[in-house]
Formats: sequence, structure tokens, C-alpha cells
Amino acid sequence: MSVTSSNSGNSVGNGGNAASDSLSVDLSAVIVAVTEDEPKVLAIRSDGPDALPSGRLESQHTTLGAGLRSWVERQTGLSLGYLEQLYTFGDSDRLVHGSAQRVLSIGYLALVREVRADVEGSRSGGIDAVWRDWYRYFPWEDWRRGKPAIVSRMEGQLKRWIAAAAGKEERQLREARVRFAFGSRDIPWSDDRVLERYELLYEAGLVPESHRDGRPTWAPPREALAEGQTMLADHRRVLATGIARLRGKIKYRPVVFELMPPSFRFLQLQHAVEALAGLRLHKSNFRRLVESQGLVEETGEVEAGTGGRPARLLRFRREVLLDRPALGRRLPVVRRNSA
Amino acid sequence: MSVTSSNSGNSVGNGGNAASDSLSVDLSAVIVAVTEDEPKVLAIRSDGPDALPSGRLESQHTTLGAGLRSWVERQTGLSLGYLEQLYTFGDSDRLVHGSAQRVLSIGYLALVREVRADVEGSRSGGIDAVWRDWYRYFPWEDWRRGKPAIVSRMEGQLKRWIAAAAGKEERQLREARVRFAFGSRDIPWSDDRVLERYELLYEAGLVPESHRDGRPTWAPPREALAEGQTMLADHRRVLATGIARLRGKIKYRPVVFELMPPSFRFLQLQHAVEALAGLRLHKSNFRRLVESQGLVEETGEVEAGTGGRPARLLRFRREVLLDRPALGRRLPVVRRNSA
DNA sequence: GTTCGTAATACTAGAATTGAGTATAAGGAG
DNA sequence: CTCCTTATACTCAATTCTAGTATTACGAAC
Repeated sequence: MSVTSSNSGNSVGNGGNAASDSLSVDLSAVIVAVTEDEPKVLAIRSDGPDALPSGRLESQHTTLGAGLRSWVERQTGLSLGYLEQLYTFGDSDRLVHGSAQRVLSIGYLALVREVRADVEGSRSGGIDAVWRDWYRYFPWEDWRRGKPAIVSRMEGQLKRWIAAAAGKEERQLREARVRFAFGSRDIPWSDDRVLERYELLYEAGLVPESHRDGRPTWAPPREALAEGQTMLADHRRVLATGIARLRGKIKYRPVVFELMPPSFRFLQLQHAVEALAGLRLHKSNFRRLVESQGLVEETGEVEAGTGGRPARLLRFRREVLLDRPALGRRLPVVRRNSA
Repeated sequence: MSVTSSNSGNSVGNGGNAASDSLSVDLSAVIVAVTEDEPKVLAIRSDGPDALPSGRLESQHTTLGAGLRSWVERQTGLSLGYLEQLYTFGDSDRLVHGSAQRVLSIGYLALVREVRADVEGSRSGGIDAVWRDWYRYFPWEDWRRGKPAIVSRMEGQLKRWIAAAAGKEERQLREARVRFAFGSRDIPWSDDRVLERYELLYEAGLVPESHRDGRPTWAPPREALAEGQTMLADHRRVLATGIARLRGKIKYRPVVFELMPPSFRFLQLQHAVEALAGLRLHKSNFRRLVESQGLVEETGEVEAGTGGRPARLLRFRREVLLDRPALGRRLPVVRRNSA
């Protein structure tokens, strides 16, 4: 069955070759948890670089998301809570060898409530899945303890990449992109430009993947910067997309709670957000923000033994999931009359 | 080549059938323009219902987006400016007949600067492409002249759908979903929940598509509500996704300018945003918002003959595209010291 | 050639939200 | 009992929003 009966004859790409020359579709998942104030992602370990959990799409399930869910559950024993489609990656210039086969990969972001002990290092189904701190792959993204040293080193390298541009125009473009992604005097560093930063490093040849794919726009001195662990194929790019999306989303949707245990302390919540955003937050203002939105309620219990005054325990008010207005209103909508 | 060499044996869906049982991938595009203060979408006209421009993916181009671009340009003569991937639709429960073949469809959102006269009604390449006011497909989304009558009618129907729920729990869930999507006393109607509203109407059988697919959860009285024009297959769902994304995006990224002519008046800009958002905006506050962000600059010219005092013409400051900080900062980040 | 409708632009009082703290309470360890 | 640590409560100034009003300047109708 062809979806657009009216123009099913039109193809993307010049319609030379017939039906489809060997196309395969993978699903891959960025599965995130927060354990002890550190952001974790589920990775598949092997002799080569780590990979994200992924597998071939088959026509078993009615919904793409449902398919991913049941497959992850079977393979890892994890029950995914929140699940969201990220992006479909299909650029054939990112393939290791320009094989005739195009691989589409549909990336998903999943949030799970807590790391279950039996997953850590388990090999159910022959898969060796481990929880990894995601800053292992993106050390430059963690600003909780101030600007990481690696960022300064990168900035130096990027400056050379800018200087190495072909013409003046290209040079200015590169400079603007770097300033946008990494910040500058007037532009603050923004936590959710994870993908932009990674793409820039890829283009500048500062990340092993781009050499492997054979397409850096510039070769840095010697292996100037291989910091941050590589992943298989374009998985790091998918992960960057996931982190960016999550960082963007916590700002206007109560998704953090998908990562919290059923009851938690305020500071615990704050640390979780900080872990994800890679930033430190202002304590009392964060508290006010959460309280003013009615996102949590007290369980009635307190937790002592955390080294200070005992904290009241909180739980997420599930109701708000269906109530919460977008919260990021920006346009000045007319409320009553007037123009 | 298999992307995850470490676990290439694992497939989504139980690994019964081999490689792939006939999978085809389409690209489809929601191409938006604003003409004379009305939001337009490019539709393919035929004897059946309208369709979105779409075509089979082939392995010609290195990038999915580039493929879509060149194909649309060839077919319609339109040069797409802004292009963004929307979502990959692959739910096989939305297919007209449960054929064995699964169709994935990767939706894109494109913004074009202005309706070129030669496209209106042109049939370049045998395609009959027309610009349609998008409220033709979603009449309930236009609140610029207050709450549309159709919304009140829908609310009545939805109330019955709620009442027809199986158990108490299902009933409450339905109610919460309706309140979330359509607003209520305490929850304001939110312009960007276009998809949620459409999905709800689909489930409640208030939209012809759901009967066609044979899966309404409830049959409304007689053809109670067939308002808003249908589209082919799930194209209206794709369009809803596109509108929702665009409405969400104009709030924190300067994308409207992609739809404006090179120079324009303030009120013109405001009307464009209003057309997209389906809402009226507060004039002076909108002006302040735009000005305070340095999004525009005066061209030096004025435009008379608009019925009132002549307006200074503006142009978009392209620089901000690379500068603008996210603008929707929400988290209370620590700026200096302190905790 | 004055008057009226409409649009453009300027200005503003008051409310609400934020940023950045300080002050106080209440455990546990030594 | 004193100190360290964390929790919770309050505060104050700066900024940004809301909802206006006021003024300027055309074009058209009379």
C-alpha cells in the first residue's frame, strides 16, 4: 500500500532504481537513570567501543514505541517509564564504509526510575549491559564544579580550526558557530546545546569518529583531543541528541520525576536536575520554583541521618501530568479585551 | 552493515521472520507559508482527500533533509528555507488495511518565505499542489476571533465520550485528557496542544479517519462531527504534529521570520504570529518583546497607504540566528557564587 | 479642508516574577 | 555543649509583565 495514492510515483532522489535498494531500519535507545546524583545511560559493552542498545525493526508491534519497550524489557529486564522518540538518523555520510545499504536508525529517549541491582553488569540474553555515567562520553558537558579544564583545551583547538578555514566567510561562520555552541563573553554557555557542540567537534576533527568516518574538515595537530570515550558508529551523536532533548525538556515539563524514587528529599531532587543539566542551581530559588508549581507534596515522613536537620520527604503529584499548563508561556496573549 | 555489531542478532519484535518483511519508507513534508495573514500549507489535490507532499525514500542523497529538499524543489519549484525533522510515524494500526507491509513515514516541517504565484494551482511534474489555509483541516484551532462555535459542539460530544467510558477509572482518565487538551476553568486552552486534541478526536470517533481505520473507541450518534476537512491516510496527524511544533517553536526561537518577506511592518509580523498561533496578541507588549530581543532593525523606509499612520519597515537581524541565547531560560542557575 | 477612522508609536502605573541573599531550626559527631 | 551540616523560612531589590492610556499621522468621506 502506498500512502500517497495521488503521487506515489514520485520518489525522493532521482527515481532511477526501483522499489528500494536494501534499506534497513534500526531502533536505538538512550535509556537514562539517575543514581546517587549522577546521570547514567545504559550502554552495551563489547570488545569494541560501547554501544547504545539497538536492534532491527520488525513488524511485530503496532507501535514503534511499543516495539522498543517490549524489546528492551525482554533484553534487559528494565521496565521503561517515560518514552519519547528522538530523531531518525539516516545520513549515509556517517556510515563507516560507504556500503550500498542505507541504515535508518530511529532514536528513542527513555527514562527509568532507578537502577535495578540485577542490571548492573548483567548479561541477560547474552547482552552485556552496564550503566555508565554519561559524562564519560561527554566530559565537557559537566559544569557542576565550574568550567572543566577540557573545555579550555577544546577552545584552543577550535580556535585553530577557525583559523584554518578556507575563506573569510567560512572563517566567520565557523567563529559564529563556535561562539554559539561554546559561549563567549556576551553569549552564555547553554546547557542544552549538547548536539551543536558535538557536531562542531566532529567537524573540527576533534573527536575520533570523524577520522574514522573519514570526514574531518581539518586535521588537528596529532591526536590532539580524543577525550571523552567514543561509541560505536554514530551512537554518540544519538546520545548527544538525547541529552540535549532531556536538558531542554526538564525546563518546561516535569520529567525529572520519572527518574526519582517514589519519595525523595528536596535537595535530592535538586541534585538530580543538576546532574542532568550539568549545572549548579540556586537552592532557595529552585525550591520556590518547584513549590510554586505544585509539583510535589509532602509524604508526611521525614528522613533523618543525612548529616543535618532531617528533611521532609516529598512525592511527585501525579495529577499535574495532566494539568500542568505548558509553563513556558512566552507570547503576550491577549487575556481580556483590548488589542 | 549492522550498526550494533555487538548485538546485531537482537531484533525488535520476536525474531521470527528474517531480514525484513517488506518495509518501505516515505518522506512527507508539512510546508508552511503565511500569506495575507493566513497560515497556509502546501497540499496535493486529487479526486480523493488532500494529501501532504510525500514520496518514497531512495538512497540518492547523503542526508535525509537534503533529499527532501531537492525533491520538493524539483516537484513544486519551491525553495525550502527552514527545514526540520518532525517525527517518524510507523504505527501499523493507522494503516487503512492491515496489509503485511509496514510503512514508515518520516515527517518534515518546512517554512517558505512567500507563496510564489506560479505554485498556486500549478501542476509542475503532474502534481496538483495548492496552498490551503490550514484551518480548513483544523477549524477548531483558530481562536483569533474568540472561541469557535465548533469547539463548543466538540465539547458536548466529548462529554458523551467520557460518559461512555468502561469503568470509573477510564472515565476519569478521559476527563483529565479532555481537560488537558481543550482546557477548562482552571486550565487555559493552550495553542500548542494541537496533536493532543486531534488524537482525542480520533479516539472519540469524532473525526472520519478513525472510522475509516476502524478503530474509534466510541461511535458518536450519527456522523455527529465531520467538521474540518479530512486528509489522506494519517496526513492530518502529520499536519497536526507540524502545527504543534511550529506553535511551540515560535515561542522560543525566531522562526517566524522564515515566513516573512524581506521587509515588513510590525503589525504584519504580529499578524503572522497570530495566524500561526491562532490567537490574538497584545499589541504593545508584543512590540516590546520583539524589540527587547533585538530581533529586528529598521530598514529606514516607511510604508504608507496601509490606512493609518505610515509604518517604518523592519527587517530581521540575521545575526541573532547564531547569537540568540535560548531565551526560554527557566531553571534558576547559580550565577556567581553561593549555593 | 475639517472630521473621522485606523494604524503606528510612545509612555506608564501596578502586579508578578526573579536573583541573590540572610536568618533560623534541628539533627549528628566529637 | 559546640560545631558542622542540612533544611526551611523570609526578605529585598531588580527586572519583566500586564494592561492600559496618550499622542502622532495618514487617507478618505463629507
